[in-house]
Amino acid sequence: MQVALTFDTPGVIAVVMTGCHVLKSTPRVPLRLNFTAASELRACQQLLPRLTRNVMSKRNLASPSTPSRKKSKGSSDQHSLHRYFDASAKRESTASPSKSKAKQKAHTIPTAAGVQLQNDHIDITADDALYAWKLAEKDGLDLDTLRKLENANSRGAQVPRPATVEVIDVDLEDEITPAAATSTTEIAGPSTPTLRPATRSIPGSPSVSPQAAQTYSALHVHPAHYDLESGTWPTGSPAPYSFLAHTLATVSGTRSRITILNTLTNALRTITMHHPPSLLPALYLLSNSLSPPYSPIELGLGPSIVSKAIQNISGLTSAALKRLYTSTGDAGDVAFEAKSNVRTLIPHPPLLIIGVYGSLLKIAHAKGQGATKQKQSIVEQLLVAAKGEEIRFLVRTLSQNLRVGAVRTSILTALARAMVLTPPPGLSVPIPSDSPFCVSPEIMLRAKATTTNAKKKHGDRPEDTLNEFFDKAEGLVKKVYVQHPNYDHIATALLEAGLDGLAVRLPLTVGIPLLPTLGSPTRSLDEIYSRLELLPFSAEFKYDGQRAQIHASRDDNSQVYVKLFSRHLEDMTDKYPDVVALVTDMCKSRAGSFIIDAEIVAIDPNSGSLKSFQDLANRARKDVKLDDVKISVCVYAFDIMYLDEQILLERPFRERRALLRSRFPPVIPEQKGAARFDHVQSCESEEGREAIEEFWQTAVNSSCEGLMIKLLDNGEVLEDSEKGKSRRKPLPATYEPDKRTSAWLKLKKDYVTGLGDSLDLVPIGAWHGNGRKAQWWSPVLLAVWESETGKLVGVCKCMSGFSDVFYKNMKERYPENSETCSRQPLWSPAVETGGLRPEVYFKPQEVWEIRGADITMSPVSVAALGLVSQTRGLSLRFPRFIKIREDKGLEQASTPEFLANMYRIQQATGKDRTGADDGDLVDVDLEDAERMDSEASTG
DNA sequence: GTTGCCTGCCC
DNA sequence: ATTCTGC
DNA sequence: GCAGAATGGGCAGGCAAC
Repeated sequence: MQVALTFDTPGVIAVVMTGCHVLKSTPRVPLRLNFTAASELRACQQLLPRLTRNVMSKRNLASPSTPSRKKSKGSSDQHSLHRYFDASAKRESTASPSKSKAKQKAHTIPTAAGVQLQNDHIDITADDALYAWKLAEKDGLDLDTLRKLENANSRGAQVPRPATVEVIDVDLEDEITPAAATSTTEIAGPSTPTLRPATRSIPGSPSVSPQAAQTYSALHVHPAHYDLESGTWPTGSPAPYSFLAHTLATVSGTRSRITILNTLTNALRTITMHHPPSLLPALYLLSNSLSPPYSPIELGLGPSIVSKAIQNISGLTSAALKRLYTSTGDAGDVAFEAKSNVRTLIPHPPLLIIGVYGSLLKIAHAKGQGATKQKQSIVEQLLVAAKGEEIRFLVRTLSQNLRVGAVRTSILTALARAMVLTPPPGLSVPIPSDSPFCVSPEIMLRAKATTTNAKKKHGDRPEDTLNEFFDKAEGLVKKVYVQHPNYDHIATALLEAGLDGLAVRLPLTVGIPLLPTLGSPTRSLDEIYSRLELLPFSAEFKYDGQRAQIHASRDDNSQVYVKLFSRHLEDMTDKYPDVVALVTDMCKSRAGSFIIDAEIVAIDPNSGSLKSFQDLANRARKDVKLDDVKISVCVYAFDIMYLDEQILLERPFRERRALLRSRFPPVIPEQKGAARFDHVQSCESEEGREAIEEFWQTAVNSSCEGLMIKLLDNGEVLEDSEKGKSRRKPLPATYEPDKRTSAWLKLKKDYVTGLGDSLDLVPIGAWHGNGRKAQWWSPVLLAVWESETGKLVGVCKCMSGFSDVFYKNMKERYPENSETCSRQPLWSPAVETGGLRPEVYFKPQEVWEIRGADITMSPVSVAALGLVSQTRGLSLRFPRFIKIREDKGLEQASTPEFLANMYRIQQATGKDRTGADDGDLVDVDLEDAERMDSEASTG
């Protein structure tokens, strides 16, 4: 049990027994207390006054009376907890006094509540477990691996039982059945958990050092100097989560790539060495994911629940937490600070990497009524169990924002290096004698010697030898991952067969998406010609739709199997039954299998003309039946990566495209509204620059985003080296998964000066930034100027395009609580913000040039309300700051009419979507827009 | 049964 | 998606 | 030039609150 002492309201000391899991905000929910000995309770109660004094003298977090603020509506700062603390502050302040009295009373009679344990306990029944397995199976997870994990989990978790208090341990839940839950009321025998801090308290004694935790050896050292044996945990035991927290803390403490990679490498080596089954969950936790991207497992939990959980386990008021949040800009830091006020009487058994991962899975699998409560409950149990640094990273993980300076690439690099240095114990396939990844002891010794000496001799750099091994391994692991992005399969393969067995085991596979090639942004045709010089290229329409990777294969029974993946590899097969039907038909006329890259675009079912991205976004996503499809689409194919057992990634684009064109002719099904198949419209550089420029104009006028320029053949381009010399550098025209290569250049109309929608807007408010922008205003709320009334009306938020220097200056021009920046609007007659409610208001005094790609009909903005729609305002897609318009005053800022007109022009252009030049600019008047509105809502 | 908060995922 | 920053 | 972080508008879907 843990006891938190907090100052809930001035003059009142609330006592929260967090270890017993008091659900502070929901008094109706029974307290989860389960005292096994009355003396234990008495001991605790006797301690309370003393602990109260300790905390009071140490730190005063008493909050002033909570001002009741309006709950923000519709403003969704994705990674921000501000609004939720705000929202809770309101709820708290409006809560009836009797309620809070009842709350405190309840805390003092835990025995009564203890009886109700069963009501609030999350039952993990055998059926649930079975269901989870079925889900996992359906999701394509590797069941064996998961099962192994679960077993390892149970085995490890049994060791660190609390001595005298029954705690529902998140690590144990997997094995808790209703029967088990009731039987554990017996007092377990004393045990010596493997990771019990040295300062472990005798049960009931006044330990007030909850942060005492295992100390691990430094991880940031060069791997050659890292000692795998000391300062860890016993070999064979599951890796503790505190080790991962230590790793993350080390990584987040530096910006040096070298240090980050050293740290991750050493951490993964340690885990591999001491407990291989912990490797996979460690990889998932490091990468802040739960499953392969194409599996539908999601946490389904965000800042809202996390903030409530932090409140509950810390007992701090939302106002106090909000202050913490404003100063740190990180939910994890808030939780860390908040929990530093929680006094732990009896240490909780250590969290394990496997256990934490398991809890996350459990959160993800909570579905249906009561799911939110279940999720929150699991979160709170995790937070209660977390010690020291653990809570910081636990909360960041739960907020889906780990932010330690290492994501996928670093993790893969580190994994590769770890496998070079520390091949997994117990490989079922021995390392071949000629393994290219086997580092000899001599090389290790030399690497060690070289990295010790600061001075390196030129010409004789033996550490390069080790680096060569690293390079080879990194290349392999990254290549395998981008073609087969599944940590589960990778970890399993590595643990069984090492680096040597990886590539064979995990080939490019139909049914498993590969990471797509990406385009580099360019600002003009000039830039494109200077980057590609005279190399032949193809210019393709860049349609405003959704990227789709289409997988199809046919088995021996002529059963066709089709999968569609999004740009981020989500499985969206269910969203496009019409495309599945189309592809199935295409398959029937041919044998074999293929993977095609394409853009799905909404079209008019009659004319086939292109429709907007927003039209496409209106499609349903889940369990869509063929008959339910209301928005017709065309699949515009532009690449092929796999055809009839042939991997085409290494072939030049010209060749791939020829295959695509010859083997997959366009399809327009008889049935109206059925999905169509076509090739992207394109133009060759051989046709000359004038033709390309004309093609570009056509693309822009056809409501495409612009052009994709693709190198046709492998070539070489000039590269500026540092010394002013130029070298020839190869530029391959191969399919490069996950690369933003120069061989694919995107030219969007909104990149080109003068073509994008540029507005002159007034900054009228802002929010506190997060993370590295915690000390600045970000994002900023921007407004149009309503000239007749003098009102300012919010259009959109903006956070992109500001340099750090600009942020600093902005903060100086708008210091918090000043004449230019206040919690209250600083303008008369009024600022209207609609659903965009900033944390602070600026004094309107500047005009900024803001660029965007499109004007959108907005559900939250009230700018230009009534001009094109009675119910919706206008906003801006992809807004970014260009510069301050020093030459403009407020009166010269863009008006709602200007914005509305821009929207009308855009819509008119949209009616000419085939590229045919009928130039019939239709003025979208009010009635027109309203009709479209109602059609959209009823249709 | 309806509304609205919250999340995930498209761009 | 867009953009900026440190390595 | 890469890798990472901090965030934009806006949709559907799922759940909770009314």
